[in-house]
Amino acid sequence: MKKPLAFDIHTKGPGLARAGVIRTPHGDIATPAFIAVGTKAAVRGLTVDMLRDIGVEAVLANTYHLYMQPGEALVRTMGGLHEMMGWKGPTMTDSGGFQVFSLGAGYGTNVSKILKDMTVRPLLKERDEEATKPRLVEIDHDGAAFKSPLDGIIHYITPERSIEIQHAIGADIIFAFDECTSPSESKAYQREALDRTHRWGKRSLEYHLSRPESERQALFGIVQGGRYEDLRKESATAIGAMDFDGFGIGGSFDKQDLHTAVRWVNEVLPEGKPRHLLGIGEPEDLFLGVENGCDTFDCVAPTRLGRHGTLYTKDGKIHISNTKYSADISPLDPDCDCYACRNYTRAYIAHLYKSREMLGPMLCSIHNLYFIVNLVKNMRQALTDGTFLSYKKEFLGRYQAGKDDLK
RNA sequence: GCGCAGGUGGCGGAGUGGUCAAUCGCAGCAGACUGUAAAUCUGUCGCCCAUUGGGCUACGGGGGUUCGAAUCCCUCCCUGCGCA
Repeated sequence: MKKPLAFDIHTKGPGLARAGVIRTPHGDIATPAFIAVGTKAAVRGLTVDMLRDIGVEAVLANTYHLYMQPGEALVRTMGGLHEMMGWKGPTMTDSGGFQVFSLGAGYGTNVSKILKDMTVRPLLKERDEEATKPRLVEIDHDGAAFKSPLDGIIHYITPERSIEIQHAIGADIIFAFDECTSPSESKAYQREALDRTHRWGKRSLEYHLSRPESERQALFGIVQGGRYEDLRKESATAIGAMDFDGFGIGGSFDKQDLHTAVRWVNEVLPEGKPRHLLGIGEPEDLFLGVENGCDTFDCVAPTRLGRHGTLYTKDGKIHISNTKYSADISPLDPDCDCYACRNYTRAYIAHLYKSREMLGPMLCSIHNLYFIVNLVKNMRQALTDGTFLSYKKEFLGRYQAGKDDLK
């Protein structure tokens, strides 16, 4: 059968790192690469021309959101994801598995999938107690029932249904339906959810392979297991043994040992297939992800932070709305070549942001996306040049020294 | 000039004798954000110390009543509307 995806590795090391190329029906992705998040078939605030100028190679949209609105039938009517959004390059769709967390256990809480403080591990006491909290998701053996925040209607998503929707949407790379768990869940619950994710992975794969779309679209299986070494390795073994075209690494992590969890997984996964680290995108995490064997990444941080006025610079993050930038006529980042930095000052962008001109969040999104996309491109170049570790040391040394206010 | 309605923190606007340094919104200031419930959310927001807490000055100016006033009375100033 014709393969929808090819992956060539041309450089290996240090560590588990590799540089290569993923070939899709809509073009190549030079890896490692940062994929822009365009949940609703749009990277918020940016046109596809801007994405191209930034250097974005691929876009990741979301099954749940496009299913809810406008519905996969209309996506198909509009010619599929690429045609609809005018993006000619590679695309991915997440399966909706993350929404099992964000609209379920994460709904109405401030629990992030990244646990930042090792000393505080707010394990959920009892699932029953938590059930009184309003959630938009109920999980069972076969799938998840989502209550639409749009109209309150219950939508039941099974692995087969998720894949069917993703076939209609038509991205080059699609993901198995999984359960992303909260980091505050007990190990017993992580265990139970992991078994579910594995069953759902198998069902996603079987359904996918039964359909003609599997010749055009690649399916990635998703590894879970939370923060537990045994669960992570077990998951990588189980998912890695299935005939997926590549893998996603998902779920909750401890900020401090995210790289450890990633290494556990990538030491087990088959080397020749691409690995996507789902939803990770802070600079320090990207270095660790690359060094520990991940090929692609996506994250909402660049665009969300940009819209909210936080900007990446080589000297750490800054808040453009802070008073000290109101008369600062230097660029956002003096060493940046993005459109915003080439043309505008901090003072002007601060003014746009404070006066709520939509150009402000747009320029900030452009800058942040450029910063992160090119950071990973630079990592790729450094891998090729054999200078990855020195590049990492140099970049993080300056970034974490944070001349600016934030770290 | 007469009549009526008003003058509250940067702005708008509550409060109409004690629990008021004064609801709330905006602006301001600071923070958060990792497979997008997110152009969102949180905190702060008279002044001075302080960890809880304490002190000071305040509701147009001045004067009264009262144990106690942003709230009641007198007076002056100012603003809006109406009539001359």
